[in-house]
Amino acid sequence: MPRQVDHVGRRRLIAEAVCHLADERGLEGVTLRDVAARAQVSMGAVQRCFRTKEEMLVFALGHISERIMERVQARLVRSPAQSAGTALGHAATEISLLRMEHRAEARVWLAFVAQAAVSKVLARTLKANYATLQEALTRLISEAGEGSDHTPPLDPQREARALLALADGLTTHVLIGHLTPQEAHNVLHAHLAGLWE
Amino acid sequence: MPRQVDHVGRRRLIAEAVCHLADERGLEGVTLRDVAARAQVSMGAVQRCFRTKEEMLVFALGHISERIMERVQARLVRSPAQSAGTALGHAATEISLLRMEHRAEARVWLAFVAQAAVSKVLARTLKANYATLQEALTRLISEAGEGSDHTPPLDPQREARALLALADGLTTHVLIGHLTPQEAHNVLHAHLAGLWE
DNA sequence: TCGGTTCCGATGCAAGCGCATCGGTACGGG
DNA sequence: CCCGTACCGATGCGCTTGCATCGGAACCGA
Repeated sequence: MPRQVDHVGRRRLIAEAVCHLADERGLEGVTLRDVAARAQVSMGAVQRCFRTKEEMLVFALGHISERIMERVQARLVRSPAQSAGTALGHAATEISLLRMEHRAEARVWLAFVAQAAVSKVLARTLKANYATLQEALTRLISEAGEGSDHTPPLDPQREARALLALADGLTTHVLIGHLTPQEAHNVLHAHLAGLWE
Repeated sequence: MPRQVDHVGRRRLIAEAVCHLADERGLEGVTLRDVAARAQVSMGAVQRCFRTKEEMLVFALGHISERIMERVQARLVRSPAQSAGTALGHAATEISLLRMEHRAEARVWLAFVAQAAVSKVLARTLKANYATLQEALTRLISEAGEGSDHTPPLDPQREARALLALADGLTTHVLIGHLTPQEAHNVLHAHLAGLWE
């Protein structure tokens, strides 16, 4: 068994390159040659890892979805001591990718979302991710609702959908410069505060 | 002064073609040749109307922005008899482009938003539109707040930002199939109902 | 040492892109 | 009537794209 390379690692490396390029020039500025150059591998290597460009993009989308999801998860387990309401705030903040250091991820995410509107296979991946996030938010809202003294007739699933859509919308508006990150943060937390009265 | 053609009309015609193509295949599937074919004019005519492809895209974005804005405006003046709160609901519904017949506009809008994240000139056009919409929503929220018996400590501008972001996020989620239009509609109106307690 | 297997990087290819060019066409003033 | 001008459609060019190909390098077991 001769030379073996770390295919999984290489795929991740290439996915990172795709994200960097999509951040800089948009998804349509991503070409096989540029990806290869950015990842410091040859074009042949890229084509060996992914049979087609679309396969590469789908993998890249899965890659960054995974990263974002992991960060949300990590944020949740890092702050278990406080209330479910606080945890919800942290999760929402992470999801909206408001921190400057995640601006790149946000841009890539937006590029993929736009592409998903016309690409069935990308849409499937995205839908799965949104479903997972919505489920997690629904659970958090339910828990926070139980802990609260106030018991308003909240529909946790509906509130989760609203929160997810709000977070996405705010991210978008920050990206195109309509809102500052600070303004978006304020809007988000005012909304959360409104949930418990 | 020989033969004169209606340049403005032709530009609009081409813009419509751009929108149709962007709806079907995404913004990066829009090529000069296809636009010309769809608009039933020659490529030369397209190039005469717009010096460059980017100029054409910017004009197309302005065109659909105008249409959406007009529809919101029309919806507002069509229902003056009811309360400001109702008007707000109508405006928000229009903005989120939830009706199936406006799905195409929504997709085009999303494509432009994604592109604007990396294109400065597109971003400027978009920002101007969002600013106008936000202003209108702020005014409506203020009026509705005055008319209400309840006077909660609402920040009209912040609520307008939230509403705009929520509408955009919902539109996006409907487009990629995460939510049905009905679900999005429910979320939107639940949010609006929550504003007046 | 060496044979065999696995991989990869350079190159080729057809198609499609945006853009520039130009001869023909149709119109309107004199 | 007819000429000059404003317009347009077809065509060409240079370039880039995604994808296919293949000779040789790299590596491990014997």
